[in-house]
Amino acid sequence: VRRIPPGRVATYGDVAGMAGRPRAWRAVGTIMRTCRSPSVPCHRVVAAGGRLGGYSDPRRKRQLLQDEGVIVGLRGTIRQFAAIRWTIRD
DNA sequence: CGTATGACCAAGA
DNA sequence: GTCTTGGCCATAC
Repeated sequence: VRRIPPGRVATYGDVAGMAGRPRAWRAVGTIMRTCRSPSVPCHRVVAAGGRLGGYSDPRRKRQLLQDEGVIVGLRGTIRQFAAIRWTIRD
């Protein structure tokens, strides 16, 4: 997750896949919930289909993303999702 | 150890 | 569009 550049996002499924466990997306959510380390930009991990997904404080998640230039619609839809989605291949 | 619970996902109804 | 279902797997208890 730390590899995700600012202004880019990855889905829970993407993270699981990059970790070599394609079916562990649900566990990724568990890990993100547990992880409080500021060095891990867990706000860049979003739900599949370009939706915002959960966070300890959803408003803060939206704020952090917006500060990096990621535009989030009112219903939690991420604009230009396909374009800013990040994977290992970049 | 067994069971429950999600910051999930995709498909159906 | 909404709600439900079955599957998943690391934590929490």
